[in-house]
Amino acid sequence: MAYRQTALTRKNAEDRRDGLLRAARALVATGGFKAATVAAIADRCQASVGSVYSYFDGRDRLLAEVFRSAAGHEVDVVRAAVTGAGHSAAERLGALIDTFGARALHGRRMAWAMLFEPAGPVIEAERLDYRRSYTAIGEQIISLGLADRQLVPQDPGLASSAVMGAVSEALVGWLRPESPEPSAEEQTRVIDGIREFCFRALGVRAA
Amino acid sequence: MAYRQTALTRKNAEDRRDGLLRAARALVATGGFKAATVAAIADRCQASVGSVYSYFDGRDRLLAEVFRSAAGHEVDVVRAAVTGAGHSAAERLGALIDTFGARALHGRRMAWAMLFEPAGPVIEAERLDYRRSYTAIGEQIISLGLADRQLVPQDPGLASSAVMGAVSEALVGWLRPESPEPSAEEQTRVIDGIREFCFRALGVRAA
DNA sequence: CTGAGCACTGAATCCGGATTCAAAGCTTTG
DNA sequence: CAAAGCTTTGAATCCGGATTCAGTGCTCAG
Repeated sequence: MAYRQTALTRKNAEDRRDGLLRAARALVATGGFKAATVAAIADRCQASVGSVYSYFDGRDRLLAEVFRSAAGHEVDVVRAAVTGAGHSAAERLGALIDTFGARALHGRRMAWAMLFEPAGPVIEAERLDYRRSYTAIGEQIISLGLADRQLVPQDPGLASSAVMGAVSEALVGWLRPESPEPSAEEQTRVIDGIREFCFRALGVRAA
Repeated sequence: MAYRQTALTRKNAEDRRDGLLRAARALVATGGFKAATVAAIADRCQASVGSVYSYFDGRDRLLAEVFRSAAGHEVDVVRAAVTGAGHSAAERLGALIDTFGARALHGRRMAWAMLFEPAGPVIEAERLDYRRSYTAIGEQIISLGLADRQLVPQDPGLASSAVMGAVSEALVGWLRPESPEPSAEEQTRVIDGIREFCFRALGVRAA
């Protein structure tokens, strides 16, 4: 079952690699990086521990790839939401916060893993990039908003970091694995609250 | 040199325990929790690895104690600053942010370890408490400020978390071990920026 | 002076994974 | 059908610390 003609072998190899990535991703989404041991990943594909190493340069690389692709996707979605959200700084920042917040609250465990779970240096480096992507989006929105005085004068870099921090910290209580799933009302209350907090902080004119 | 009369033995034991705590603390302040291995801690006291275990229930407990005492002290200092800072919400919040920020930027490595360094579950639990202490202080200030309309209506718990997040995230860039020491001007610029951000967010009336 | 009682010592051991690699399974080619 | 060339396998090995504990040193009461 595992071996086809050589013509198909390449495809097969890609499938297998992909399967490992998906397995790892599923494990992370379920139990965080901690749960994605090489053995667990292999198991989930009916593969052997050793074979993992013929597709990846070790666990860290594999998980980094999982992180990267998940992060890339998240950032893309948020960026799309921002782009499709009208031209005022308020609309764009609102889209950023709402989209980010709502998605985090839906894939709670995954979001927690990506944003907060203690992990080794390799993941930590990916995480830094990931957070920076959001900060960069925010910074751009703020800079533009500053240009035509939609916002109160301020350092856009600092403000964007602070926004990201405010959003993360307000969410983390709900994302922690041991905390209970928030009800729909709670979710909107939190996100609305954060949005308003950030709008005030940035001095968004008009509502 | 290590053994006195029994009358003094108790004191001696306390000294030794204390020495280990101090050694651990120094190591954390220098290289983070990661650097505070049992061997390193013991070394620094001319003690043996084994002896550590006659004073503590294992590394985690020892480090948790280090964390707790450092955290307790930090929180005390901040609380004192807040208390001694006049009665307006603005003054108090300003004191909270300034004190916390300035202290973090001075003991950068220690602050980073306590606020951000990835670590095991025991430290993580302590950290949660630590952060909550600050959030509680902030929440109290905000609640009071809300009562006599010094602040815009908002959920004080959420707002306080968001403030803590904004402050942390704005600082973390400067706290990371690999980032360079910020100049005095940079320090005040960051802290001033954060304070203003938070004041706006909370809707502090008057400046 | 002696041995009972503590505290100290650090080499040996344990632990939880990650990583390796010789052996074994398929497939294709000649 | 046999050999060559791949992938796969998973038990053995490695790794970085934490933890243990039999042996040793010191003090003091008797």
